[in-house]
Amino acid sequence: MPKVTDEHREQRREQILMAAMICVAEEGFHKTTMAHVIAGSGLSAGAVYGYFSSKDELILAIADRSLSYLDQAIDEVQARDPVPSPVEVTRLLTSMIVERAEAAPVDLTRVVVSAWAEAVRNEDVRHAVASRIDLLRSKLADVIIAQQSAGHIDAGADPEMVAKSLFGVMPGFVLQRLITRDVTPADYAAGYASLRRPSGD
Amino acid sequence: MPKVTDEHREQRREQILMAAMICVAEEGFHKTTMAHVIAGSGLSAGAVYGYFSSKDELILAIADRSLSYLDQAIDEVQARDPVPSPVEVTRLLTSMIVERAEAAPVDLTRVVVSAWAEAVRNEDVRHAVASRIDLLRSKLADVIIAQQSAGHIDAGADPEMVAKSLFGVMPGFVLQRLITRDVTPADYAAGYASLRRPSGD
Amino acid sequence: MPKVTDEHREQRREQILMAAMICVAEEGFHKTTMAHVIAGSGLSAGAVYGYFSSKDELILAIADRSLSYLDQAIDEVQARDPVPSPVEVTRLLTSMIVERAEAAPVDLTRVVVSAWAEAVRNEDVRHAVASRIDLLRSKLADVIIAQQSAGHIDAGADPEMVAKSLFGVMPGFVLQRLITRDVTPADYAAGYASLRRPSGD
Amino acid sequence: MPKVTDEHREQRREQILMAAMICVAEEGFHKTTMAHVIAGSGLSAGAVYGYFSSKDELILAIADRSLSYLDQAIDEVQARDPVPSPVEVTRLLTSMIVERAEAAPVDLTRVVVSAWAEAVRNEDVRHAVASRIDLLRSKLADVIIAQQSAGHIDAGADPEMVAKSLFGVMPGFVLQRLITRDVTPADYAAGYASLRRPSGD
DNA sequence: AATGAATGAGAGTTCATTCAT
DNA sequence: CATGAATGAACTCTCATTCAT
Repeated sequence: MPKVTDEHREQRREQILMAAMICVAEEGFHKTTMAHVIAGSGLSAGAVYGYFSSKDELILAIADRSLSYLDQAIDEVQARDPVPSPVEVTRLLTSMIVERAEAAPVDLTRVVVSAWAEAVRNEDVRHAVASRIDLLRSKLADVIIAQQSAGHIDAGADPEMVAKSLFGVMPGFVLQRLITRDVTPADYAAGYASLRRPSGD
Repeated sequence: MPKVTDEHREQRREQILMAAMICVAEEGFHKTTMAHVIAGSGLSAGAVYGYFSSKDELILAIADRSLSYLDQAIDEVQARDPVPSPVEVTRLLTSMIVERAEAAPVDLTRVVVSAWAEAVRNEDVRHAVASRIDLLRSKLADVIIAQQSAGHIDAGADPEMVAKSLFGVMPGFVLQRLITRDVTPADYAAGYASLRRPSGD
Repeated sequence: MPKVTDEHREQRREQILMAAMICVAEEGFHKTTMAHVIAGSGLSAGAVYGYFSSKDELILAIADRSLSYLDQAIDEVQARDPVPSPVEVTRLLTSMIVERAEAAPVDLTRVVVSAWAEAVRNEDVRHAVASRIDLLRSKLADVIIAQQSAGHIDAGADPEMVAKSLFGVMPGFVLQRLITRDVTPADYAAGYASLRRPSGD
Repeated sequence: MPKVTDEHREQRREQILMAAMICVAEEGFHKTTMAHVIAGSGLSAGAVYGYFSSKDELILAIADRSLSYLDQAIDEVQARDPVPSPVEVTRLLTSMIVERAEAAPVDLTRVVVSAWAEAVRNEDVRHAVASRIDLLRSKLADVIIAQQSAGHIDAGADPEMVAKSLFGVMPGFVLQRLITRDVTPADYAAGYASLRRPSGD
């Protein structure tokens, strides 16, 4: 099977990545064995290693991919007109997380939690995850600038700083959804909305 | 049942747990080997297995312990008089997380992230972590009730619901502190403060 | 059977053999992978297997070739007139070994040592190497006969037997040159010259 | 089985080393698998790795050991009184090599050839082998000094240099014994003896 | 004919756990 | 009762070879 098209190669890579993500969603990075990924991908050991030269490289690709899924969600929020309020953004993002998680063959939020844990002990993964988070937060910062123009947010606030806090809402939601299993996007956003005194702070 | 022996046993258990947490903070649960824990504890393999009958049991104990450290932080917040505003609570909790993490021989936030990941794939750990989160949130709910009395928060809001959102602030902070390494308690709380429009929502 | 194609085939075979010898000089037979040989030859896997149907066949060819290089050296000694003395032969052979080793793109003496080791465990290689050694020794025997005529060597000695000893000088030189790296042709020959008592034995 | 005596440990190490040498004598270093060594030693994989932390470490120990066997042979030659002539030394050393090879459960000369080949590509092994050769040659140099006193060798010759040549006799013998299989100690020594013209050089 | 992606058995090594001492 | 040497299944990864294209 020589001289395979780039498209075909990309498809194969995707096939392996998907098989691996299914494993990781179930067992985490370190309880996922290459044998499971290989069996799940329907390829041979050698073939898999032709696309990912080590388990660490595969882990890196999965970590990166698991976070990139949020991109589209944020893009959608950014596209909304008029710009939604912060509470509305919280509700939108958490809803999209739930929708995607339940629609996909893999619950990507489970993979994301593995990626966080791996980022703590593996510098390569940390860099990859940090870059993704940076990107997400900069998109959020754009939304925040729009919100400032719309008068939703104090115009004097630093958008980058606010973006960190806004981004920080998601991990807590993901975690409680997976672990205590008692949060819904609507309630979670409502809770944030209530976190202010009736008038001012 | 000599009293001294029981104390001694407890001390030994603690010794092992500490050695294990140091390992887990560095390498996560699954890259931590029993051999490392054994070496770190200064005991023999057999002795360690006398206190924790399997690695899974040790993991469970560590997961539980890593979350219990937040208890004291919340207790302290609860004890404050007058009751702090939500933004102030956010600042207090994140500051305490940083302080403890930097003072301790182990950065417990690193262990906590491992515990989250493990909770996703291991039902026993999930239950343990869920119970801990429940407890923390109920303490937070008490604070919220006090805040409602003090007029900081809409009196009509469900304290349990608000507690979920308030608790949810911490994972995002912990993660960004460990991964992007660009958040401070003051800025993070300020970001939350800005997340409301100048007047109402 | 087009002539050009045959030449072309021979050229290709040589190309592969050379690439393989470079690998073997560096890593020995069993750490040399077919993938390295294939990459070094600039051909495809399929093409290489068209010329050598297995790694074992390639090893056999390399072992044979590595020893055949000494042929020319001995031919040159044989051509000398008047016939050189035994000590002189030792010096000539060792000098030629060094010269060739340093001139060639591959240090063939490194390959030869691999061939010896392989001959010990692989009957096919042993036969090939034994045949080559036989040939070399018979050429040396011719030189010895000439030396007997010239009065350099006891006329009553069996030339075949003396040839074995004379041939036996070379492995020790090659090995010390590669391993202790502290022998020179001149010193080595001088050492042999000294190995006889001032008068008789 | 805790707190095992050092003697016991040494015995176990020897047990593994012997099993490994048997494998290496048959298959060389790189066709010898750890699984074979493990099976041959009668221990488990883990136990073997408790004594040799990698295959490379085992190879190093075998290479060293295979050469150390010659020590005793040279010691015996050194002990002879009166000091034997160079030709006699050649005969003695080669005889001892044959005797030991045929008496032992492993033909160590087969292992030695593997060690030479490995020394060419592996710096650690090269150093170990070079050190052993150095030691053997310095013992030989002592014998040569005695031979000079006894008038067997030119008193003006450098003993170190002559020792290199004398040492160099052995590899050629070992190789021809294993590969062409047509050399005997007596004939080989006689061949050397003949390598001089009837009177002087 | 030539290619090189794919195969898969088998390599070296690790590590949670046990149990003879 | 404590010890730590021993176990062995399971892990990640390699590589000689094939064969669909």
